[in-house]
Amino acid sequence: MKIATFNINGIKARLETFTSWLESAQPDVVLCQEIKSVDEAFPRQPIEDLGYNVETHGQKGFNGVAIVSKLPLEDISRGLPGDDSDEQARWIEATVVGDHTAVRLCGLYLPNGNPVDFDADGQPIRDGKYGYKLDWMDRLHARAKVLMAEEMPALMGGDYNIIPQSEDAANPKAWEKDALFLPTSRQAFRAILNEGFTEAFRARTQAPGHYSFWDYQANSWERNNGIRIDHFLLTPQCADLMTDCWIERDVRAMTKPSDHVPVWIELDA
DNA sequence: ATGCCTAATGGAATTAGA
Repeated sequence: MKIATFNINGIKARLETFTSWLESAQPDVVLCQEIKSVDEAFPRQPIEDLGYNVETHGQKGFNGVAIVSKLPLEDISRGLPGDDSDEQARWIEATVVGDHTAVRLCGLYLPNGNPVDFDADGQPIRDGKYGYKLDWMDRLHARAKVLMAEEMPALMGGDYNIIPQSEDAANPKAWEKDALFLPTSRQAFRAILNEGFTEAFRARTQAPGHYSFWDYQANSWERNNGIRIDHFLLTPQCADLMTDCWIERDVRAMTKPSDHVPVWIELDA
């Protein structure tokens, strides 16, 4: 079972890029982020015509997540638990059944968190957009603990907006005061990992220089000024099924590309 | 230090991304 996570940066602007990628790459499942569309406006038909089921959790203008799958999607759940007042569409779950076992799939678009305000001691202040990011990560942690306790194959994949280590940025110095790389952000990410999750890509290699995002600005792609912020976290039961994990770098060179590329895992499920 | 570029909204300039 080949599963990809892909921040597509607007499904309506990216439809041709996305469908041509689907046709050639043939993923079994795609966790999509930043669909930037309400559910009713999501262009389901051209994707369904390629043999995929579509489940969306959209909102107007920004954010929005979806799951696109050749396999039937069961027990759909929309929205990250823990705050009924949160109106941002950043979380969707579904179960797929493979040849051997069922896998619970969680697709997520973690808040960016910039800009960050700092106090007189240079410490980040937990308010505004950065406060929302950390609060959202606390809720993610809570959901992750429940998944872990269920002792089933499950994964959380998506745009985490977290640069886990210096090795995950071409120019880590430039990100020191950024919500994606602040120690408090990385600590919150590690706290989730430390529940017992496997970060799929780092289970394959410790090598630096592997990125999943290159800014549209300042010729970042041409200069390979990238960061690795799209991740898969696996429960132990899911990690046992993993046969491979890789980043499909070349997608960034397609016509009208997203600023992110797909990250893949293969499961013997 | 800031903007660079792109998408959505709404029908121009602003918000948001990272």
